Amino acid sequence: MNLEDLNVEKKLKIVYMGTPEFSAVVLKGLLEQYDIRAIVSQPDRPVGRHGEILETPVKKVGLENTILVIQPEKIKEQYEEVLSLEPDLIITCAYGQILPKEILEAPRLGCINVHASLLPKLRGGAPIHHAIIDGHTKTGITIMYMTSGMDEGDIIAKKEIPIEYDDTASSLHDKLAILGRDFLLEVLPSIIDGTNTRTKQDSSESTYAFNIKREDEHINFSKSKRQIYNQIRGLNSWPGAYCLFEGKILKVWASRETDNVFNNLFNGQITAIYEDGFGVKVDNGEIIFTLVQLEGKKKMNAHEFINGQNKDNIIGKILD
RNA sequence: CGCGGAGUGGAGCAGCUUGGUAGCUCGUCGGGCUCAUAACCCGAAGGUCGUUGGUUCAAAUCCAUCCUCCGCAA
Repeated sequence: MNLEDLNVEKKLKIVYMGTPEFSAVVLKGLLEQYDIRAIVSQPDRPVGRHGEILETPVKKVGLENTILVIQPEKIKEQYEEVLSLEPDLIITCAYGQILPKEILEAPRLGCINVHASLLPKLRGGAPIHHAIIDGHTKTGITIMYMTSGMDEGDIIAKKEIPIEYDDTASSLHDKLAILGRDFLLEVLPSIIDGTNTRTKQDSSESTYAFNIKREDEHINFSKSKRQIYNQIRGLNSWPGAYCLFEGKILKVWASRETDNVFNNLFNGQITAIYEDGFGVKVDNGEIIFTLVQLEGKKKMNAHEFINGQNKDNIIGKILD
């Protein structure tokens, strides 16, 4: 046996579990400094109009680095293969399934999770979207031990960043992915040598950020302009906020607030046409839609959208 | 073969049902008006109407085919 084999023997056995792009960014960073024994990701699923089966972003990274990728349909029942790897540490990040007790208790160093919020705030699957939709001005990354509850485990470390006024879910996603990647690498050594801290979550302070439902995407014009502005940017670039225009779905991808007041109009009524779009009356004023997409059409500047409409009766039309 | 919408001058659309010299809102270029303007007025350029084939005296328009884009559902 040569020296190299000895080193391999001594190396930590890490299993990484994750699925979407966010998780792939974190994984890539991890791979620069650590060996990953295996990757667990959600099964490939049909995506898009033609039902093409797409590999998950995390799986792609795994294959590019010739790492074993496991994709159990239900990890709750199919955990034997993971256990057989005898992991010392399991790192999860946006995996998408609840881990069974058998896995949680297996690794010597435990199961840790990289979560995109400042726990106990925004537990759940869509913390980035909800941070913006709920009007938060800061968010961050929490690295924590996992338990059977959703994002309820003890906190190892947190790092916060501000949410800018013009951040979108997409821009914040990218910032947090990088932060998550770097912060994990920063904290990981203490977890491996056991010098990390461990703080219980104050569950009385907890809030939840469940996955976005269809109704969360529908704009309610009786809300304030700031709430609607936040909803629109919080759902950009996926899945998008929408309202109804002549019974058709009109997605709204970008907007801006104004100081105009229209007390004589109904909420949802189109107020005026502007250089960059058209205004809509909302509860406490006006918001201008600047980038929209009618169903069946591509995204377009709101002004271009107006160009294709009959301008004589566009003002005063009511959106729902 | 999951459901549906759409491809028309640089952009967004109308026209297609009831075939017959391509229109609207913008943009661009030139000119005018104005202290000024994302305002207004006058004028101009720019399209083989997604592909291929068919029907017809005649096709953006009817039929078939293929390509591309998009909403929903999963």
